[in-house]
Amino acid sequence: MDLTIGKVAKRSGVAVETLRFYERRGLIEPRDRTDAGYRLYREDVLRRLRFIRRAQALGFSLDEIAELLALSDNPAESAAEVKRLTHDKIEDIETRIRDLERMRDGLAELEARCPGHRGTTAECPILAALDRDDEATEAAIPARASALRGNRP
Amino acid sequence: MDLTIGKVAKRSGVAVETLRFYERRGLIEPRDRTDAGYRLYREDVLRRLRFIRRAQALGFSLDEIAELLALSDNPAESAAEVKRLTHDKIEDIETRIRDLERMRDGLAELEARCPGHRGTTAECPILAALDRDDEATEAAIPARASALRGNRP
DNA sequence: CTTGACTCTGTAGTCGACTACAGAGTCTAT
DNA sequence: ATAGACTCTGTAGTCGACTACAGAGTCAAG
Repeated sequence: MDLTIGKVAKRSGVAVETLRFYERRGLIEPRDRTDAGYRLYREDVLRRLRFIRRAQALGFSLDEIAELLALSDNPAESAAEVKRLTHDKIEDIETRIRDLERMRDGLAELEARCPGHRGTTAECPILAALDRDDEATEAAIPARASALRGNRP
Repeated sequence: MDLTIGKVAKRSGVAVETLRFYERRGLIEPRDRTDAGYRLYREDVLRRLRFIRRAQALGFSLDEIAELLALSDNPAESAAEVKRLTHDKIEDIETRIRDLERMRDGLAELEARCPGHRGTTAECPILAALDRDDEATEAAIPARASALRGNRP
């Protein structure tokens, strides 16, 4: 009835090493161990892993997911807390989107200035813009893109 | 006339350790060394560091910046190569934007379903969506957000 | 009864862009 | 002459989310 770690890996698509890693991070735990020390999981863990996968796809970090799981495991906790986490994450993501948009606009601006395929880098307006000292080109480059940390490799 | 590493750090806003790190990465190099082994830089290096800072703000990695600098240092190189790098980077950034937008939309959807501050997590629709097994909620969650690597901590 | 697949712990490596020492030598101002 | 600031090399640590061993023990099939 119970699943060994390999079975869980196969059925969840999460690697064995990753499952042990999640355990160290406090995200999952085996129901029990065999005499030999083998981990035994309830089928239940598959739902939990799906929860983790989904939350990751929504941009939550493992620490944040641990928090969500703790709230979920404890049904007496406040739902407002979950909403707050969700809302913070939305703002976080929107900041990152804005930073990336500024980057893209800066690059698109430079690309538009570039005449095309012929010629050497000596007359390349893109390199010139990165190098030059005037203010018109400076304006095309975003000041400092902060909060760009992506949480998935 | 030449600058020691500390002066370069002060005038560029780039930390001393980071300058040595950039040297190991092949981005900058001192013009010479003193008898004691102290690095000596031309003022020139400040422009190069500004180039690096700007390219970073546009989302280029240090490896990519090294490439841009190599092209820039060698004016006989093809300008098309620079345009290609720029174009690739734009596409890269747009992929990341789209991934983040999908995340944001998924989260916003969940947030909208949440009634508000009262209640416990037992009846929290956000947690339920992460946990549940039906397809309507599944649809609200982006499949797999790839290419989310941000290159700045 | 042995082969091969599986599991265990514990530690270390990966990626990117730094940051932080330790321990030694050097330079400047008083 | 000495304090304090500066610099050198080399190595290791940080963050997040894994991934990859090494070396030992366990289990199921033929």
